[in-house]
Formats: sequence, structure tokens, C-alpha cells
Amino acid sequence: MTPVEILDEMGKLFPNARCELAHEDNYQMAVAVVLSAQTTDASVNRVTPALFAKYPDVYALANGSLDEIADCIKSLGLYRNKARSIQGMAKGIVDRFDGKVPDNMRDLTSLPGIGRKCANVILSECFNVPALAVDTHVNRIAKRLGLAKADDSLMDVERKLKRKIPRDRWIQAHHQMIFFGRYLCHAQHPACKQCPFTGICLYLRKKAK
DNA sequence: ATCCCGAGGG
DNA sequence: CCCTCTGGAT
Repeated sequence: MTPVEILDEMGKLFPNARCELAHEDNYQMAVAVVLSAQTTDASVNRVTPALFAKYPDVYALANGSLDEIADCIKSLGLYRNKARSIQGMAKGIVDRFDGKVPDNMRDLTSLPGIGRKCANVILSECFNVPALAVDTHVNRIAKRLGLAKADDSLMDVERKLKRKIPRDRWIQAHHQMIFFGRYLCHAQHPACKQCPFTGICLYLRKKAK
């Protein structure tokens, strides 16, 4: 199967693959994606309504009390780091980018809490820039389906996927692989009986012997 | 016990 | 490269 054929199959399984972080603007998206580290989107969506009601924009978040911000997001875990990150990010956006979420990799990753993965998500979701964010799901799926090697770094995986997938499908591919990983090819106990890729799956092959 | 749309620091 | 941060869901 070619990479594009694999993606087409995923598209049939999950035709509604899209960003599941609830957000109404770029500010909310940037905050939500930073909060999403090591947590489920569902958990993030549980805390963001109150967070955004209390801090409706970057200026409010930049000027908020760090303890109160942390309190809003406590149920997510890593909450002290995340509180520092989102407030530092808000301050950086206010001080250096005129209150607007930047639209390029270098500026985004200069902000606290935003690494390459979050920057890629923001670029694609907020600005429709061709990007392919490699998160835990994309990493796992790419390796199980032989699109990358088991010991490849996240950057290696991103490069290989970008080489194998047409640019105009990068954003869609990201969501398709996430949905496939989140709802079928789980980290533990993947639903192999429903999977169309058992013929090429390295996880299954390894498991068999 | 393991994983969840990671980043920063050593 | 490694480690730490962290609570909730399964």
C-alpha cells in the first residue's frame, strides 16, 4: 500500500477527522494546544470554557494571577508548567507580536510552552499553512505502518511523512492519523479486528512472533 | 499499570 | 541523550 492509499483508507474510517480542541479564535487555539500535552482533548475541553470566560484574550491572560490560572487547569496535570507556559506565551504575544498569535515557526517556537509540535498544530489549524505535526499518535501510527522506523526521532518521522505524502494532504493526514490512533489503533490493545492495515502492520507482525 | 495531540532543562 | 512535570481515564 502506498502512503496515499493508507490515508484514503483512514479517510473512509474517519471521514470527520478534524481538530477536536474547542476554540473560537487563534488565542484560544494556542492556549488549548499547549494545555493538550500529555492529556486528552476531552480533558482540555472540560477546562477551557471557564478559563476563556475568565481570560477572554491574551491581555487578560498576560495580566492574570499565575495561581488562579493554575487553579483553572489543575485537573489536566503538569499544571504548574502549563500555567507558566500559557501566561508566558500570552505575555510574549502581547510584548513582541502586538497581541496577535504569530504565523511562522520561528516566532511561535520562541514563545514559552510552544515547541515544534504545537507550532505545527497552530500553523495548520489557525493559518492553514501546510504542516504535519507529529504527536504521540502520529508517531505511533507511522511506525506501526512502516512509514518510519521504530527508533526515528519525532523530527525524523515528520521529514519522512512529508516526503511520502503530497503537501496538499499534510494537514488532513495529521488529523486522519490522529483519529486512527485515537479511536482504533490505540497504544495498548489496538482494535486490530477492525483494522484494514493488518497486512502491512509491523506491530501485529512483531506481536505474532 | 499505562497512556493522553510535549516542552524545557540538565 | 536523559529526566521531570502531573492528574484523570481506562
